[in-house]
Amino acid sequence: MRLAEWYRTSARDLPWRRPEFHGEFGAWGVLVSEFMLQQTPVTRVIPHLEAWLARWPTPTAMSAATPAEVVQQWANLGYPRRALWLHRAAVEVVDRHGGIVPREVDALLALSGVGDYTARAVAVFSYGDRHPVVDTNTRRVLARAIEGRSQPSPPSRRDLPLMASLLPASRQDAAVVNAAAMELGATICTARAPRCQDCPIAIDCAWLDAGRPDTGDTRRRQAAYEGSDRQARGAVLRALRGAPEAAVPLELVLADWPDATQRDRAIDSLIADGLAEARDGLLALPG
DNA sequence: TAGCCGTGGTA
DNA sequence: TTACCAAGGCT
Repeated sequence: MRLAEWYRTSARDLPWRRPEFHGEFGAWGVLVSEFMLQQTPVTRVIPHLEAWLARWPTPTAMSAATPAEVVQQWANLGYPRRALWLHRAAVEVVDRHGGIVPREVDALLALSGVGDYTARAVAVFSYGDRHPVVDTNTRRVLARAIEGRSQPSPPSRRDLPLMASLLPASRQDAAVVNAAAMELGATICTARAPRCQDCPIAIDCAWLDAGRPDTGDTRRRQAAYEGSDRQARGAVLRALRGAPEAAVPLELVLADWPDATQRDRAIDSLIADGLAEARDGLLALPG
């Protein structure tokens, strides 16, 4: 099919698509990359991924690290609880699977921080099995090409069966179609300015055929970041990461933050999440 | 289940 | 400048 052919000639050369990456890090490398790629752009992930795998090349190596070390190494990738979940998942892989990232979707889904997308991405892109992999790019491609909508609906239980119905029979071809749908959404069928003139499936696209109508947008909007608790939490963690011994006297944490109530709420919630801990009058990354 | 959770690039 | 957007998942 045209989509698969396009992928084979036009896909970006990304680290986790290289055979030597799979040879060196196996499913662990794919799992780490997928954690980092959750809501974080490819270009920001690549250098962090390489540093992470150089330090912790296996689940067993990762499982021996402390939470403070993983949060520090996560640096400014954002959503730092992903670092804790990845660490927890590594421990679970060691405890439950002998240090080998499992192949079965159900076993993958049982790991911390692994949901429908990440579980199937590992099973398909590392182990080569046949499952539908649906991310935000794929949902947008399907919404346009099949439903004729300008933007996808929020994630739905129907997404997986729909993608499954489009996969070719062979495992290898199915994996390529999964990857190609994501790649098309990431590079051609983008959210803002889709390049339909370069699209390999333009002739089959319901949305293009209808004249690219604006069908409205039912996606959930992201809450404002400026002035949010998220911003305060981010500022606290940045201060801890940058401090000697990753610890700051409690009364000096965000001492000049404009909203003291919000600052204290941020500190308390970070402690509750296991991303910080208070000891001896200090706030520190979790030991 | 709808809200919440970081960070930085882009238009 | 403000708002959108980015290989999601948890509660």
